[in-house]
Amino acid sequence: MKSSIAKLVDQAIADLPELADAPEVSSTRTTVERTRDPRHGDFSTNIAMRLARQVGSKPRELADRIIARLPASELVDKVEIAGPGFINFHLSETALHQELAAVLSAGSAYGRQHTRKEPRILLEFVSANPTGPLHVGHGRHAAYGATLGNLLEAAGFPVEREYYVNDDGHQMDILGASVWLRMLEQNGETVSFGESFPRAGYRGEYIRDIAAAIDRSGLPIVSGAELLSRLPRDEPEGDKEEYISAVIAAAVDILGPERFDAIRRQSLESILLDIRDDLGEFGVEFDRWYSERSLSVDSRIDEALSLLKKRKMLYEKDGATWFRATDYGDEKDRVVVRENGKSTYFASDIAYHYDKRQRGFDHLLDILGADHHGYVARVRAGLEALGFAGESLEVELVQFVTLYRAGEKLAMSTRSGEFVTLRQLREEVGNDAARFFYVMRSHDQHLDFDLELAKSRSNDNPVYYIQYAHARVASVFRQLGEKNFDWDGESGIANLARLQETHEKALMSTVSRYPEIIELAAENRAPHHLVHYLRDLANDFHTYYNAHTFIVDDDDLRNARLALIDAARHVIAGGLAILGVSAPESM
RNA sequence: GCGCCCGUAGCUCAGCUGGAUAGAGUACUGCCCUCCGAAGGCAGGGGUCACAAGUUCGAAUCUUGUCGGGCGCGCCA
Repeated sequence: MKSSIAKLVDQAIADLPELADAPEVSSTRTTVERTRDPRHGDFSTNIAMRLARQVGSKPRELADRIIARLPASELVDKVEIAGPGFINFHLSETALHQELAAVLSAGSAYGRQHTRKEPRILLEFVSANPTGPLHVGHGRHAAYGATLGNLLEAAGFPVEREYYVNDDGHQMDILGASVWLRMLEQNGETVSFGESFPRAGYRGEYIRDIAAAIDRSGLPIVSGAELLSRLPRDEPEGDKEEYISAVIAAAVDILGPERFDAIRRQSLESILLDIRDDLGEFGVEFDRWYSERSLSVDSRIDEALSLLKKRKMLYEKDGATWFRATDYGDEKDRVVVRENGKSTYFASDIAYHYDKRQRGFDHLLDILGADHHGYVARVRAGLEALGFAGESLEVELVQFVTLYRAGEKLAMSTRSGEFVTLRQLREEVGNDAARFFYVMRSHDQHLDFDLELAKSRSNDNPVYYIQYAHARVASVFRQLGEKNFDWDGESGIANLARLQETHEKALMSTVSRYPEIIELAAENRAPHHLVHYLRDLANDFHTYYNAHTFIVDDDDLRNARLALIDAARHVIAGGLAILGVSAPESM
């Protein structure tokens, strides 16, 4: 509806002779907005104030001339000038009734825009290292990314979701070594590492589970004593990296490269499977799981680097190969090939993003943790150096999550492996509340996640408030049958003019805002707008519910009222579906 | 030191692509179930939009500075 009004204004402006020569007009889009105060009508534009100076006339006078040129429309009842020069539009009943009819015919697909061909968006999110289970921070990424994907799709963008699996590099060796140590332990070998386990190793309980499940046939027996003899006596205080490297070297030496690799691979598969299940249960699906290892196996890193070299973007220094990131605005140049001949994680990332563009995606949308912000400039530099526009990479940074229980902050320590996992969180508060709470706040805002509130089945909980509205509508329709009343949708639409109560008009108006919310939330990558909107919608519904009875003897009035709440139900269901939250028929 | 994010009601936060009297939840106070689900509704009090200057018809919103909080500045991933 907003676009219809904007179109009217555009036509009126295009007709103004005094604006024909004003050069800046083309860059000044009409701004049609919903009003905050109902007395100002339904929509408002400040265009007259914005153009007044260029044209050299007073805002209110210009507004007058714009209004005179507005094409006639059945959507608009009244247009007036207000305040310093706002043009306010009052929607006609016809406009709202048409919109409501559109809701009922589209059902919960209402508000979805027609899918366009481009830009093709590649949405990458979570991409947590496959070295352990997902924790509550990853949960926010998952919920935000999945919801954003749904929103972009609803807004008509072709979007694919991808999880980048960091299945290469040193951390996989650490994973393999950690599992192997637990295997020895389970074989009854006492291996004392001073602090009981290498500090740089993965010490979570899940490592024991993985170790227990690994096929041991054919593995050489090694005593704890023999292993220790190959390692530095104690783990040095400040050098945990060196120590874990020694453990890895010993493991490869004792087991042989193939067998060590087998352990590593089985561990990776086990963790990936767990992550996949976890996300699947959380309603978070990916179109593709993209392996970092495949980048080197398929020579994509070499390809990207040689292209950079051809473009004279690389140079040698201190035995390493550097990328001229500073040429593209980064703080310093970055190493892509280390002195030891191995390429860096950054080199993989250049190759990965290059590959994304080569696969035909126009817009690369990465969801990253706030601690990765320093990384954005260099990846963008890499893309630019390879000949792509820097703007084709968009990064949304998600801030951290802090868990609270009964007002107490919960400590999360990855070091000890005693973090709260996403799975634990989901089991405690349920998927609906988790999905909802994760996207309830703006993603660039720190999130205080209150476990008690999310869990509470009371009126404190905003999830239930919205779901309750949906269940209530469903309940009304159930009652209808029990009371032997008919429900005729056609008649309902035909009789919408019977709805003259304030609460009815407010609900109609709020329902009609839904497509605008979808667009706004998608454009700003801000699912929380949808959350707030659904809360408003539920509020309007509950208010209406309390003020009037829907199941009345008057057939026309009853059908009209039922049509209205049916429309509200569709929008709530559609909105909740985008959030990944269920819309129950009863609670 | 440099860079990014943030500072709005007691608490948790919207509003930030400049607009009309700064909003919501929660907490607090009072009211509403012989009536489709009270997991609901209605009403009330509560603000130096961190601070200061600037830009302009107009600033919570844009710019600069100050103060306060979070994060990042590896030949780690």
